[in-house]
Amino acid sequence: MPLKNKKMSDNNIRVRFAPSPTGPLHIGGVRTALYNYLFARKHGGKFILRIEDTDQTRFVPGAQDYIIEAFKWCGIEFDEGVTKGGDYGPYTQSERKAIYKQYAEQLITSGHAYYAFDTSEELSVKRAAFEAEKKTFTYNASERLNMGNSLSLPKEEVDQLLSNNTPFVIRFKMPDEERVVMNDLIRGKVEVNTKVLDDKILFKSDGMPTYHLANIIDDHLMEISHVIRGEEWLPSLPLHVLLYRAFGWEEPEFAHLPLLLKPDGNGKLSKRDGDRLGFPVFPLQWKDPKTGEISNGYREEGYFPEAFVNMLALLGWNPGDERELFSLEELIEAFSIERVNKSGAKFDAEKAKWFNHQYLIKKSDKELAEAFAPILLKKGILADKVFVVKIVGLIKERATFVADLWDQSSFFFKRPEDYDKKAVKKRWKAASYNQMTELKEILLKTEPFTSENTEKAVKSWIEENEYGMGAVMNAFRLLVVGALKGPHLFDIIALLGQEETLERITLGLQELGRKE
RNA sequence: GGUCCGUUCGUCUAGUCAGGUCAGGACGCCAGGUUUUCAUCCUGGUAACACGGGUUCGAAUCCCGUACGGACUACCA
Repeated sequence: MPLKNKKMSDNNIRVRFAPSPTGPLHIGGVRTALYNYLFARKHGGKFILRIEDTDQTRFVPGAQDYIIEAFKWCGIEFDEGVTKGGDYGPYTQSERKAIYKQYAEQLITSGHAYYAFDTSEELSVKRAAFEAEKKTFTYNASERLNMGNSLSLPKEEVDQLLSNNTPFVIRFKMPDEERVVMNDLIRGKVEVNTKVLDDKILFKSDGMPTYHLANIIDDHLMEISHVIRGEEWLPSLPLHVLLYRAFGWEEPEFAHLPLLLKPDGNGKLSKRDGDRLGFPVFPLQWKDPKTGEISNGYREEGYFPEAFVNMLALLGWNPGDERELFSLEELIEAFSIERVNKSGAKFDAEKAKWFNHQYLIKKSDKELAEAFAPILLKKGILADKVFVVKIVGLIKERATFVADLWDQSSFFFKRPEDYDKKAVKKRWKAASYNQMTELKEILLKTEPFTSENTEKAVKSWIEENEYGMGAVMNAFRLLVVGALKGPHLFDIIALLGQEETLERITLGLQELGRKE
């Protein structure tokens, strides 16, 4: 088992989710956060939210609030972080700016990093030149001496450049040829030779650190024990490990999560896939502040947060037995990082709906009726609460979303405005008019007007007269519902009441008339 | 191109670490049943170890190779 590190056994489990506020959080990000959260809770540790906004050019207003609101909706709680506080703050990297500079300089002093003065333009010219010769330019031991930096330039010139306030970056001095052996909790041993790695920029000319530097420093300072993040970070792992070693810091455990893939074809799930295939890619609706473009969210689509979280948790992880329905508490109990899959998972919108259906039918009739109330109100329907609760109980098995409740129950609230044409053709026969007229008399005499009583009375009347059960019941349903659908008919009329049922039959008789 | 990661039914996956039941479950799909209708529900069915070598009495499982897929390859995270 890879999880034998002492950090697993003590109470110092600290994990973080560190998004950058560049837009809405997509469901892959939510899942990463969820796994971090489950891991922290499982081990009695802390879960931290840190905002990585070192790229000032990509800042999007509202993104941070969106992220926080999304987690609130999901029921994922942070112990420390932005808006929450804690002993390791500040939790926004732009507010930690001063911290990074000194560590970058420390690396220069220790010989693990150096100043570089190459401009972006010079760099792209260099890359283009290499490419023209079918070679790959790598800014590392092989080429760094041919570039403009404090390793290649005379000391006096470097000092001159620095005192002139010439823009510079700080680069990591990647060891020439060294095997770096790393461990990943999900994938096991990963090995790479530093000769294929480059001297990554740690500190940008705008005075901000890059992700690589900031994340190492913050994880160390915040005493993060386990870094659980997306697989897209795996190629950067050697750099990060080397950085810990350069600082002389103990490195955390790492776990790189498999990607969420698009449902059709291959590749990482993206915003576009949602638009294209018609399912949300984001937890909450998002309106782009620049373009005004709206992206759909699970919340707005009608998903229950419990269903959403459950569905997400099972995408890349499973408990090892055949359970599929988990509350957040049960997920915490069952979760283990070793049971996270290695390979990417294609998102399945159909299964997502199935999860929501499961949660919907599990909810009490009362709770569903309350969720249904605003929809009824919007339709201009004022209905008795008890009445709605009973209706919901009859139809909830047929619904995936709360909004479906209306399609399944509108006939309870409104008399048929028209009668399904196909149904009329199939079920409104020559005998129907007289039979329904007789039926009215039977129902008029049935007291009390319960489902059981009416069913008994109607069925024995049918038998006595040797009418066909199917013929009578379908015509009856047609008059009451307006179509051949819906739950047990006697349950429907019991809820509708005697008066309303008789009225609907009368109106239906008028409307459909005698055939022939 | 280079580096790294991955590969079991259409999809999510169990089984792989400690080789040995007709490769199990769920979603979807199909069929049958129940029913006054539709939906649900119940029962059954469909369908997979990427390929090629090797090790072994025996390989989905261990080893090597190939193919395919993905991620990364910015003064973005």
